[in-house]
Amino acid sequence: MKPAAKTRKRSETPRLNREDWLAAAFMAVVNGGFDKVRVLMIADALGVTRGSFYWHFTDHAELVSALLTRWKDREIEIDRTLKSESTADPQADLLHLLDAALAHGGTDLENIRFELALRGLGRRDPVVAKMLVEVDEMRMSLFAYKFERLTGDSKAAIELAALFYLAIVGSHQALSRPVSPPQVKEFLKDIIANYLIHRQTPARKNK
Amino acid sequence: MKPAAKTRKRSETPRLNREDWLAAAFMAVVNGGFDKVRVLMIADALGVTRGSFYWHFTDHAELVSALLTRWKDREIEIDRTLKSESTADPQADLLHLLDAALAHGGTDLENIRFELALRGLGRRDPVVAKMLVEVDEMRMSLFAYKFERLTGDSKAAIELAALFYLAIVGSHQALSRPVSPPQVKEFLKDIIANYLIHRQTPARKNK
DNA sequence: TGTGCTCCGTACATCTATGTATGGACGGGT
DNA sequence: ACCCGTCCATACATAGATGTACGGAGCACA
Repeated sequence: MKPAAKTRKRSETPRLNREDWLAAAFMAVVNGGFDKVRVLMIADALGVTRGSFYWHFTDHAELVSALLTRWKDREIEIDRTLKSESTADPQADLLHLLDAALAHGGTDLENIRFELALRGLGRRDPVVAKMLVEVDEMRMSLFAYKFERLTGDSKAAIELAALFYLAIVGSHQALSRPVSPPQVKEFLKDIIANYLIHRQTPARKNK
Repeated sequence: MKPAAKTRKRSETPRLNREDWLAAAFMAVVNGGFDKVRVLMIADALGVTRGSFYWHFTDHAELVSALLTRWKDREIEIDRTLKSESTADPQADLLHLLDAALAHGGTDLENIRFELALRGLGRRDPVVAKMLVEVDEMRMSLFAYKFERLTGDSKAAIELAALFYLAIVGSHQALSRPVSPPQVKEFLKDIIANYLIHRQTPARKNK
């Protein structure tokens, strides 16, 4: 029935890592959510039995827990490098941040699906919910900083950052229609150009 | 351990309906997602055994299927009544729509959680995904209509409708922080007042 | 060659879930 | 009083998932 992960001989691939298991569990979350993170299926996908799992992990709970910290560490790292990338032009800065936040394609789609599954888990696990709040605040503060550089208004910057960030999260959710990811980026840019920039330089051009 | 649904005598409550089972399954989705829709747990929550379930339903799949059509029928009905509620003032009309879309409290929180779980299911079930696309397009066209009445620009109306609708979906996702639901409504109204209305009546008041 | 460590397979116990078969409780109508 | 339709309980078979115990293959290294 299923391709069964290509029955391979033991000598072809080296023994598995803890990271191998984490990567496979990550894909399980991407495809089926955290409820589909089952040791049996992941072991089958890896081409081994569960004996391997209980060597690298004590428990099923530890696998999930390791998956969570792995995600948060990466998000913190992404935020750190995003902060370091800054130019003199506030508008180009904001557009660059949008590019990074909406860069669909490659492994990003997997990350988006993982994060959505994570939010699903956060709705019934307070620990996960807390982690998500921290990451959301981290990202939104970055957006707010960029918007404040653009508009100069602190209160408006916070509102716009929230609006845009929530729209991005929503676009992940409504993936991939009614608005496909490239479209989202385009009209967010349009809105910045049409509404925010014009307001920044009030009534210079009427039409 | 768990309250176990208050062991009651048979005479206290009448026999169960199909709708009773659907309502209980709905709550199971709200709390744990579609993966937690298990006949055993719902039967326990209802205070009966699974014998009742297999009388009203043939299958576990039929329960989920009935839950889906139940949801879509309600959404179509909501959209219909929302379309009928229209006033002469375009701005008041839009704000009223925002109120309806963001009316958190009461049973709305359950509906939001159900819909989020549904989107999670839609990520691995094409049939559900198609249903979600249809409802999303239905809602967004309503938003776009209201925005077009307000701004007069068709292209801008579609963009703004997408932005706002996606922000609303995102706010459900990021529930309930970093921005709590009442805050979302407030700053969406603020943005309408500050950016859209001002643009509609250009440069009449500068400060 | 042999010894020890790393990694994995196998077998067993346990739990939970679905689906089916069957019988029984209950109430309404005649 | 009887029957019958509705609704539910019980018991059984089956499947899949988690842990645990134990053993063994394979490799590095002396």
